[in-house]
Amino acid sequence: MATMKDVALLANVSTATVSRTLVKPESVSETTRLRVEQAVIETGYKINSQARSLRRNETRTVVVVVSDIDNPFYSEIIKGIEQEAVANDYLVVLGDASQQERDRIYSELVYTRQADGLILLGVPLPKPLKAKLNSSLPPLVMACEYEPDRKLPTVGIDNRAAAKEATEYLIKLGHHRIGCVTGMGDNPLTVCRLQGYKEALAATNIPFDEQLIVAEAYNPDGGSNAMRYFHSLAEPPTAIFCHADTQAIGVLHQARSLGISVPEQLSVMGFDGLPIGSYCFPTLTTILQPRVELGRVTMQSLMDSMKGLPARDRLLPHELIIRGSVAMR
Amino acid sequence: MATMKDVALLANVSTATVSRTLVKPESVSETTRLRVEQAVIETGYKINSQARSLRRNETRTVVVVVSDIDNPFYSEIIKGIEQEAVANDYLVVLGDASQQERDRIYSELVYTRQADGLILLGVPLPKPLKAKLNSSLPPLVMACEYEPDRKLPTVGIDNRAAAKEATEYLIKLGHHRIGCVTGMGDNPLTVCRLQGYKEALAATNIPFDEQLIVAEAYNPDGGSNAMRYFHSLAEPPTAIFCHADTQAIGVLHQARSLGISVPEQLSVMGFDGLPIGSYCFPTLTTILQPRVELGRVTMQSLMDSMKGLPARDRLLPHELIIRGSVAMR
DNA sequence: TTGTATGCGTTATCAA
DNA sequence: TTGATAACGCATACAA
Repeated sequence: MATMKDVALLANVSTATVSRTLVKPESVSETTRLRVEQAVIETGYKINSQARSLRRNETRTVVVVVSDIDNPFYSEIIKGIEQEAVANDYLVVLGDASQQERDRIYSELVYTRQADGLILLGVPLPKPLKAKLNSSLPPLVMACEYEPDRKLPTVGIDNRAAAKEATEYLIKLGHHRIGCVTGMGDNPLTVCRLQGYKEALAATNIPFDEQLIVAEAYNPDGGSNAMRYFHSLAEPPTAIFCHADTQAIGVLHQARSLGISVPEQLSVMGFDGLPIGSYCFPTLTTILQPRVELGRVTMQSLMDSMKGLPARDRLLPHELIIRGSVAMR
Repeated sequence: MATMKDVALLANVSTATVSRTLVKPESVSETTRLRVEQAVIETGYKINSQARSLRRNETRTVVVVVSDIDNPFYSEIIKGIEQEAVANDYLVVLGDASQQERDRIYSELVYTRQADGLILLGVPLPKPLKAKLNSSLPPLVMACEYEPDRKLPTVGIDNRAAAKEATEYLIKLGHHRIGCVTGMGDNPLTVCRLQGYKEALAATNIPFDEQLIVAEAYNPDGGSNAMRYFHSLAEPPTAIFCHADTQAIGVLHQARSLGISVPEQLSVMGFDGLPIGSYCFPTLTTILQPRVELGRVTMQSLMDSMKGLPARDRLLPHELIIRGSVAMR
């Protein structure tokens, strides 16, 4: 494998000149540049990124820690991140945090100098970083999830407003008993979206009923569970608002199994706007999150942060997508 | 940021001893080890991976180039790769090749010393590597795709046998006119699976009809297109075998739009065994590929290759999953 | 415009 | 068992 030394030898210049030619071509003379460029081709020289990074003290790599790579919601976000990263000469290391300890492993890469910054995708702040909250955190952006404790730079949509809009739409169509399937645990998304749901109810004087709220995982099984629960109620809801399309898919499936027809007997509203929603039966009414754009903006935000600029929150627009799973009561 | 020097100073030893303590603790005396370990904690020292890699001339990083990260088929494979990688102290860089030039960019990482090996996931051999086919390729494994030209180490299922099995199942249920939705272009998977399809027909003396073969992208739109095409035929098929579940989803959707009920009027068979298949309407009969295991084995194979061991092909078992989208003719 | 020399942080060799 | 030293490949300060 050729090094700069080989190139320098062939071009009859010093390695310093080779380096300059590659980094700042306008700082060397025309003839030297051509000679070096020729030598680079002839030797098949490729730069050793390790050495360059060590010297420059930067890696031009960012880590994306995603809560579950298998969740289709994230794949397009990752695509957006990747697009923006490559366009700016960054590399993306992808960490799946669905396994124990992975968030820790991946967030440490910043400290072992394998990455310059960190993106958390639906992942709470990992423990080792939590300890440093007060002192100095590495460049870091959270996407699609708000850290409840402290204020960390975040990119996402206005979840409260979006949930309110979704609920309002159901109310407008005559629904008063609206089931709500949230995420699990102390997920900040749950809090925001639940608040929007409550606000919509309150604005129309519909009493809030704790029985109509159920926490489930963001996947079809979670939706199935929720549907079974709602069905067991003395007075089941006439509409269900899921905090994720993946849950809505499970609701649709389970409703079918129970012989409940959607949207005739039950309206189902999703959240996220996954492509698969257009292929569900019935097609899924939902809130669209601009996922690719979310990814791009997240990466931009991180690059700002890595440049030392103050990272600010970014709120992107959402959109109510009306399809076939919601109907008049 | 603390370096070995800081640790050495605090522990009153040389940096060489610090290095030894970290790499080969049994090679230093008990007391030194304890002193060094203490100093590591006190300084908050983290190793600089760049420097280590430069010195050791290895990165412990592998690149996974995936044809489209948005295709759910790959996400579990990636998960398997990641599991095996982390378990063996490797890092995974993920490259999405759905954009122009990306396969080139990512495969070059091996040459710029940012990765030790390469996994191609549904991606043909990138150009820069094709040029070196005869000479020395870097450690490389292809997953779920066979390189037609040359023999490269590959991990996957027996696509021919699996397709044959799927087709035989349809034939057994009385179907004679079986549509086949393949992948696009000169995809090697298309060739293998089409061959299995043909073999099954031939074994039962069903004549092969070119009209019943249609090439489409591995996504729902591809399936929709195919369904429309089959519907336009003078004598449409009574069953459709899709080379991907994602296509089958589009077929199901389009059939619904056309008022064709599945499986009563039309049987639909998928391929891959994606989780979503259990939530389709009707639930999808399909061929299960052991995706996580495929990922693990692929990574194992690559690690063999990086150790200099001869990489051998690996064939993993598939399974026919009978659900609700296929019925007797 | 170019070359010399030095250092980035680590590890391997060699000698003590 | 330990330390001094050199080297991995590159980029920069400084001198020429």
